[in-house]
Amino acid sequence: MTDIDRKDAALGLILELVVLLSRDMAERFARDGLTDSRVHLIWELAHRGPSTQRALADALQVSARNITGLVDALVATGFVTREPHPTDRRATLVSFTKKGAAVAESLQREQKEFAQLLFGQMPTAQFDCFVDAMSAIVERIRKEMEK
Amino acid sequence: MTDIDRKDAALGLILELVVLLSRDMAERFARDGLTDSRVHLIWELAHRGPSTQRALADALQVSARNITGLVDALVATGFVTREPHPTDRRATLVSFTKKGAAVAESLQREQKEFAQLLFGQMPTAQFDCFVDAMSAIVERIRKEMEK
DNA sequence: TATTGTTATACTCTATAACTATA
DNA sequence: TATAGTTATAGAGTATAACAATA
Repeated sequence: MTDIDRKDAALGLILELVVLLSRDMAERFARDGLTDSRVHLIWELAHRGPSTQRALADALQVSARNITGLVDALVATGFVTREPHPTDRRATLVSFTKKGAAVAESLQREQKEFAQLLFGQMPTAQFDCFVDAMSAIVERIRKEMEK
Repeated sequence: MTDIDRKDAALGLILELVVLLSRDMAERFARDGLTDSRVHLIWELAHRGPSTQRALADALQVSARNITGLVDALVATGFVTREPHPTDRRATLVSFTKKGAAVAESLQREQKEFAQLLFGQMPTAQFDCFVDAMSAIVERIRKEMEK
């Protein structure tokens, strides 16, 4: 096996991980009646607190129209509410309902549990090395995308 | 920073990588007028050779209907053709056009280049450790999903 | 004038169900 | 009877463009 093949295989592992993780998360989200995109919005909302749709569109890097649709769906299914913005009458503030806040919390808790599942039994040295390598990779992709 | 937080952060790195890679690949594919799903089909076709739609549906784990749509689109844009199956008159064989074969080849070549970009300057010890850790993680997710 | 969010329209991916042709 | 693929229908995510209300 050449050096190039070994690196190609390593990238293959990463791509496989992407596929597996995406599937696993989608299944998990479906249990709450949620999709990837809606969870992404919920995640952002949990980290930013009540936000205008404009802020969410910028954070998720999607169109304003798209946010309208996602918020419509999340309002209809009881995860968030639209409230008038206190000072800007053009804008709306998206906030969690009780149900939405509870789901956001359990998503965060389950992410920690999942991290424990993945890394809990990994030797410290391997974990440290993995984190360093991963950081380097993320860094390199970031630079590549700036071009 | 607690141990749990460090593991959570490491999972965060993985999830960030998923987002970055997905975006980077989508941009790359758009240059050829392709989408993720269509590239996925092309990739499978490159590895299996001319295939029935049924075989592609099983490989991609999507519905037969979905394959009809993807093949329609790839035929319309000149990447693949539908040929009659030599022995089963119900089935069609999907094969590359010249354009499709060329794109498949350049995708494979570029994947190797990308692997080189990610790992080319990484010290051998770190690369080896990364591959081991990654294998362990993929293995663990696989087991988790079987439940 | 610029910005926020909506309506109008359209494309892609995805699914299930009913159906045709063939095995 | 079972299988390969299509038509019919539907829902989700995404985008651009035109528009209303407000800043």
